[in-house]
Amino acid sequence: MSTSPTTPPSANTGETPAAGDAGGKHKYPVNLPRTAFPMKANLVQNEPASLKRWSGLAAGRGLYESLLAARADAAAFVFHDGPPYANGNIHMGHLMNKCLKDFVVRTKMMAGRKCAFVPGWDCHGLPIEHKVMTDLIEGGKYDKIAALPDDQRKMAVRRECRRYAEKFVKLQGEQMQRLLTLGDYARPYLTMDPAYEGAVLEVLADLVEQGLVYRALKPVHWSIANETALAEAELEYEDREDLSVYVDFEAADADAVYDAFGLATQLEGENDEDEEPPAGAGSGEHRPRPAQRPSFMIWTTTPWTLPANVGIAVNPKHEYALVRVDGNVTVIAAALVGKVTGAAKAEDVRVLATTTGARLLGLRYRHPFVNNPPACGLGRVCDPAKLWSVVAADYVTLEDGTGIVHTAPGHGAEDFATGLREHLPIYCPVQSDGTYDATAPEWLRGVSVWDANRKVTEWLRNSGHLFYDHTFTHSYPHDWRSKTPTIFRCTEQWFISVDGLPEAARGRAGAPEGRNLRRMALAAVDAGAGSTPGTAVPPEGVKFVPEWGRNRLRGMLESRPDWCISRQRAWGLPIPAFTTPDGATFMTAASVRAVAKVVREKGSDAWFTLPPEELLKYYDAAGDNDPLARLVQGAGAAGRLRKGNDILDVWFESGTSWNAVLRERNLGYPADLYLEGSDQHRGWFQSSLLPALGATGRPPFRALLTHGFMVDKNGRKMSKSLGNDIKVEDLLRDHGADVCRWWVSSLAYEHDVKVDMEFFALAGESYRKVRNTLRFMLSNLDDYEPGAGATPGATTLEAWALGEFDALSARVQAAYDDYDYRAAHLALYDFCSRTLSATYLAAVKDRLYCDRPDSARRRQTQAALWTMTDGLCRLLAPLLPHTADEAWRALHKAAPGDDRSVHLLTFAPPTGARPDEHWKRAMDAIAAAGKALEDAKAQSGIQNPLDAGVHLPDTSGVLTRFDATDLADLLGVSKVWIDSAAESARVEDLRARGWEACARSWKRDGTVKRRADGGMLSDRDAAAVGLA
RNA sequence: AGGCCUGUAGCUCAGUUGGCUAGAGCGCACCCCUGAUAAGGGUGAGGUCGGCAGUUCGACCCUGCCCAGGCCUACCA
Repeated sequence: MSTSPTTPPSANTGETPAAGDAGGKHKYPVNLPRTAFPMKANLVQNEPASLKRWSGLAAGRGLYESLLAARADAAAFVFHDGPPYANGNIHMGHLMNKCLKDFVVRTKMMAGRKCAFVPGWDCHGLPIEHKVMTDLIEGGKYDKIAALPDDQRKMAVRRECRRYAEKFVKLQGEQMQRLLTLGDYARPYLTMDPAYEGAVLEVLADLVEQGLVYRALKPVHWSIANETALAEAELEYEDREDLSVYVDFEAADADAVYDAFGLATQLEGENDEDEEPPAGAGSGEHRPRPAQRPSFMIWTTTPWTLPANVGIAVNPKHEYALVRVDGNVTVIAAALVGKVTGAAKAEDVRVLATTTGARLLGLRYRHPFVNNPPACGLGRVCDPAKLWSVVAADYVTLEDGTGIVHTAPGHGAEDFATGLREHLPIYCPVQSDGTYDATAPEWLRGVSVWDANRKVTEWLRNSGHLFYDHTFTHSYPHDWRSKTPTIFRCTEQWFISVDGLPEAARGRAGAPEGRNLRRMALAAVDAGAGSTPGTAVPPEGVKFVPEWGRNRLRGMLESRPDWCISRQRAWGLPIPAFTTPDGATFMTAASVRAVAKVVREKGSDAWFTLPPEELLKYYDAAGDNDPLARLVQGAGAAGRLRKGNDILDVWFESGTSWNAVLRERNLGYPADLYLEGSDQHRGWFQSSLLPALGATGRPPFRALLTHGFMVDKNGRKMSKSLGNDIKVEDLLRDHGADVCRWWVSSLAYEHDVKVDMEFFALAGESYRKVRNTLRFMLSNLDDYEPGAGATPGATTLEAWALGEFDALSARVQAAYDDYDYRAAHLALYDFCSRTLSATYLAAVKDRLYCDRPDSARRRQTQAALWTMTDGLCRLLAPLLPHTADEAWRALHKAAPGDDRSVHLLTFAPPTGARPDEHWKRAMDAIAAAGKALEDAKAQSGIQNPLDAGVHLPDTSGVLTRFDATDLADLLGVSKVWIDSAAESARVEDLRARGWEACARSWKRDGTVKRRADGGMLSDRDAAAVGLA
């Protein structure tokens, strides 16, 4: 910009106008601001240039590497990145998450700590495999692959998946760096890297060693057509017509049922009653009990699962009725009697008594066609007394059916949970091809479940158990590929025990008593809040930011079932289990470690490309004291093994990153902080906590920080389908990274965050305020050499400003320590806007412009400006990496090739200023006088404050300590008199006093007179231009 | 349906162990400056603190219910 007066210094001989008008405007030179730091940030163009400069600092190292080298001996702050899924562009959630993490990294670094940050990606898993499979099928390429042998087919899919993951790791990595986040992007962690995979398996080995890993049955979505388990994402819901049946299950002990309903012990027959009994338990007190055996009526839409029935569930809180329906006596939820009997067009319906579900618990019934108790199921112990009895389930509702739920744990998720809790058999007589096995009743063996629906129904009709049936249409899951309906079927899966091992496995000789992960986790969560009596407290508790995260994680831990860690897919890390020729499963801690070693060398592809003996080449059966080792002892034993088909749940892979990244790279353990969205209480926080407790006995993190989710301006969730999502690319293109970061730093991130395009425009406004403040300071330092200028005295404006700056610096650093970026943001903004722009800078403008350039007063101001600009850049650096560096480099006049950067520094120490203790009072007086000045402007003819002088009251008697000119400059008026007698501020029109305005400074300070050159100048200005 | 969380001026948020006329910034309105100028400064108007009920001498702050929204589970025999 132009900095020299444009008007030639011609002698203006005409009379000098009273006010500094156009005529005399540029007659006298003033020290105009001048800087190369532009008002317009142009972030979209300039940020990439900063990135480029940072990537090639001295010795060819990037900023991240340089910083880590510089902090090599500093105290570490161990921060650990939770891996996003390597799929798609980064979205608003990532934007906030990654910016917050970067604030942590940069604030710790600026505070002098060594804060390594290794960004990671979750690469395995179904979403990618699903997408790749869809593409292969749609591209017509899958048929060829499908024809390959199992291992080769999986390898073909895995190669595609890897390519896909690599593509998005690269894309997202670039986008994250475009957000100016700092980290080891040259060496990120990928869950599909061989070393990472090996480290994951080593944690699995530790858990096996602790006796926490077991194999058991679990119902999964099963495709009969493809004979494979399906994930939720592979299901399509379509309408399907099914049978709906109401079935009477005969009570085993009629009297027990009648007792539960409180019926009298006498039999029916003597005195019939026909009035309805009142509602409530024991309502049948005076009623005789019917002669026939009562039954429980259940409802199901999957009659084929009835062979696997092992219990019936009621809601203990609901009311149940004993009903006589056309001669039969049965139990139905009281609220559903009319609906059920009405649908069946029953003619004679009479409620005999009612009771609560709670009183039905434990009553036994006879299965309508199964006589032999089913086997309990792999890895479990069952309670024979519970089989075929009434159990409790709070998911039983009164919306459909009879209020009594047929429970087949082998064929449903809820039933499975109930079965586990009630120690019922997990029984599944259905084979992988959808036909019944030899354990089913003879008339069903070999029959397909779809045919069984009708067959079972007919059987029940013939045996008199069927109350009513009809067909109906409902939404039913179908296999996405074959478009055929799926079923729930039990399969063998791997679990991590949350409560120590199930009895059956615990008895295994040599296995230690399992750690109780739930108890340990709850203790860790509770430590630091209330303590749980009687539990083993871990070495350290966990800090939660915000505190309510503790409750949330606690709730999840209390209710979570054992963790099913196996999946039947191709794209993942295999669970290195083998099967012997007799069908026994072989996996020990030592064998897992041996396979891990191979995986470290060759990656998990080795599982699909190498034979068992190669995979176990580091395994020494003789040296393995696990009893299972005997399965592979003897020559050639390993060669006869078959490899398992399971891969690990991806949550186990990411949940062991504390080992695969922090310990593997010697970054420190446990981490000081994990920082993720609140959904990760269920996800990564928990999936990290449990394996770490199992393997190391301590939580992997000392503190958990959570942030909320992005919602639109109306508080609705953002989604592509709603069309209210905002694209990060758009933001970066329209606003640049620093504005986005400035916005993130302003958020109350612990709750849901509203996002709208216009918020970024507002953040941009606020950013510009800060930028312009920096620019104005820089522009007044153009002729300043650092170091010049005296230490300011206590009552100087500089002492005040520097004192305010020290307070700001302490406040911002404290806020950074508390992860309260919002507080830092507000303090920084307030300081730039109020303290600097509105107050200090406005006050010193006159001396900066009009004092002789090298005058002591001006240099003193410049020294303060320099200190504050430098310090402010450092405080802003974690939030605005580009802008802070740009300003700092402008301050230090760094040439384009100059490597210096604010990011290589630490926060500035206190300035050492000792402001006078009465500054507060002086500023209050100024504020009060400012109001008086406004009134005067409204009432008298004063418009321009420089036309005014102010008589300041000084009741406290301290204002005289201060310089009257400083006070006048703070007020923006030409003159201040301190009046110890006055009660309130009085404004005087200096024009009425006949005081002329200085042609150079426009002030009317009473010293203005015509000088030798004919101009009207004040004493100060005359001296400044050499006319003294 | 359950767990956790949120609901204070148009917007984003403060409101400490319940206690005087509920605060800030942005925006808005009006004014000033025109030597920070696609800048800068000043003044002011805006709120039945989601709703209802209760506890209390007194509630934005405590309790209950309801409404709206978010995350996570469970989504059904």
